[in-house]
Amino acid sequence: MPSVGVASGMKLQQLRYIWEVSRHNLNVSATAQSLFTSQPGISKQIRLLEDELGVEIFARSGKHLTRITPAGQAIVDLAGEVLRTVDIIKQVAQEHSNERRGSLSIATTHTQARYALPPVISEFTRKYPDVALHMQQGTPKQIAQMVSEGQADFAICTEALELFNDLVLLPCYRWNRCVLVPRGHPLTQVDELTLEGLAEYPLVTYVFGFTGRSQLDDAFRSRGLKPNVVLTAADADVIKTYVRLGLGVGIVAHMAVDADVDVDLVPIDASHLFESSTTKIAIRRGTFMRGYMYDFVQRFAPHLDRDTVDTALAAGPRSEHSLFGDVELPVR
Amino acid sequence: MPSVGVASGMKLQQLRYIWEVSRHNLNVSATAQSLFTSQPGISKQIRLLEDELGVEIFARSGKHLTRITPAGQAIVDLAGEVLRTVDIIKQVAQEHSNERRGSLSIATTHTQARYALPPVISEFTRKYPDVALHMQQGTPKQIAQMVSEGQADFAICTEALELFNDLVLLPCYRWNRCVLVPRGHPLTQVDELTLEGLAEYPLVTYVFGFTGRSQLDDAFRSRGLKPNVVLTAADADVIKTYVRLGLGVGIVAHMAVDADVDVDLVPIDASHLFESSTTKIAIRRGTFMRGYMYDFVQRFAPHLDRDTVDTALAAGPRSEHSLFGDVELPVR
DNA sequence: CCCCATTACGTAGCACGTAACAATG
DNA sequence: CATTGTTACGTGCTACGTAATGGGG
Repeated sequence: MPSVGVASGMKLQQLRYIWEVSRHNLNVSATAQSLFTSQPGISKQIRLLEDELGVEIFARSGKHLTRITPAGQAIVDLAGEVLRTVDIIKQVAQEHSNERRGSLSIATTHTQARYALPPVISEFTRKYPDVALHMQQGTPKQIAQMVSEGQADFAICTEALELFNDLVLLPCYRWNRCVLVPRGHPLTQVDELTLEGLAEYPLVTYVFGFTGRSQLDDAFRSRGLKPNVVLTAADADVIKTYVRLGLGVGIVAHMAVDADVDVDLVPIDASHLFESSTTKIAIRRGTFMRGYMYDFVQRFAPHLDRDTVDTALAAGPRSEHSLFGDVELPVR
Repeated sequence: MPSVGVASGMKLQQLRYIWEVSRHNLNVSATAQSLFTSQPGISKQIRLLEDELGVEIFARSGKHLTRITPAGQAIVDLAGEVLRTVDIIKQVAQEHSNERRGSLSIATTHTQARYALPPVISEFTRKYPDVALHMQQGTPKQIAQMVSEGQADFAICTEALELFNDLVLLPCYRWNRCVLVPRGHPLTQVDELTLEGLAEYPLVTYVFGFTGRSQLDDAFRSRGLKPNVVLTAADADVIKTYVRLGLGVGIVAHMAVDADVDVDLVPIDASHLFESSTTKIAIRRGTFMRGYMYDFVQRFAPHLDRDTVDTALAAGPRSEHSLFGDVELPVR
């Protein structure tokens, strides 16, 4: 019998404890530290919960937690769901008490943080001085996982977001690549840049998994070319540094070129050589969107108005193509 | 910033309190009684929760709770979600600790309880002696609402289930109607029963909203006939009683005729006169299905095996037609 | 032998109940 | 004036922290 109305000794803390312990590789001591509480306290509460439920959540060998039982796994997952919902309650409350106060956590890559986000962030913080803005940098996979686990609100990048199917993907803009060489380099004399021409020089570009690197490899491979990549970096600033040193020809995102600063380098458009990439914002399905979050998204990608975002968040997994298939994305 | 990891003073009790108070028409005293606790305790906990969240959940005029604030409504809904998830945790735990112990609450109508369910219930309780079986009788609307609100696991009936879109509908069997007259009645001499012939007699049948009454009305109306319904009842037993008294001709579900008991009545098949009706089991989306629940469903409707039920539960709203459109339902 | 989980125990905080109070219809 | 929510206050329970204990790798 469903019995939502009957009292229960279960505590939210207990659910939090098992959830955190499972996140900390079943290490209760580490969990206690991270929660600023005592280790026996957690141990005891877990015991009490297991007693009440009549099921072992963690399997113990002697004095160590060795693994999560099947029942435990299901329970931990449900506990996570409870905690997320509790979190949403807090968000909803804050939105209604003060819609301009709160926090926003963005996980993103160097490229976005350095070249795409600054103007948006700048406007945003001016409009919402009471929203605490957190930015975390990482690899595409890392930041996608952060959002998937609820450690950040938005993931903003180009790759790896498809790997997590609890994320909703909002396409923001397309961008192309650009070859970067020192002044006087032979490529500055060429009439039309070709992949074959490029392949003759040592190249400096992004590490695999970053900033559309895969499209780059695809282009060369489809022409049967083996590019001579002598150095890979995670961000354009490092790439530029080595291009300046004459180590090779740089291939970077168009937006990473700053005409004011990079006066000693010559950018050569390479849009026709490589597939364009699409930068997206990823949000965990089920996230409660604060008003300022909608605002942020639209400042970053004007076509993503509130209704569009809501529709995407409400839709099932793997439907972004049908939702955005006919949208003309801005190109940067 | 999402912060599932940060401690919170919020208590499950507080969520339960606001949820129950909203269910009890904002009457805190009544809520306290139903929860076997004190009224000031609830009052205080609600206050504490509102303080912590920084939002009024209930609007007060003087010393009365008058309505739920918009924020409050959202929070109460989320609280309900939390409580349901907590409930699922308990169910999962019990399933893993003892898969043959638990409870099953069925809400149904007289017709099902009296004629369709007994053999299933009988087998079921023999196989699962440690499952506490609860049966609640009500109108189709009432029982649908019970399941929708989580007060029962299954709703079993023919009508009104479509009104709640958080319910998953599992078609179980189709059934037809039957005319019931006392021995010697003129209709027993008729070669072929027609709607026109029926319309000449006073009729005794189900109340509107019960047991496929609407199909019955539709049939007459589509032929431009105005049946003379002299008495309506919620169940076949009452109908039979008045047929015996000579008050009129009964129209009941086929399965409601018991050849052993109703020896003084003559059943005349009326399958060709009325659209057949379909009896369904309704389950709230998101319910955790215990093993014995699957078993019960399949005993009632053999074509509903575990996989079929899981698929239906996982599918989105309003997809039952696509799921079951090609299934040949048994006819009773 | 270090690390880690459990047991034992004392304490501070808090949830809950009783009783008195205030406001509403 | 009856009903209902809030304030005041006392108490029993319990969650948590400190310290001691015991297994494992």
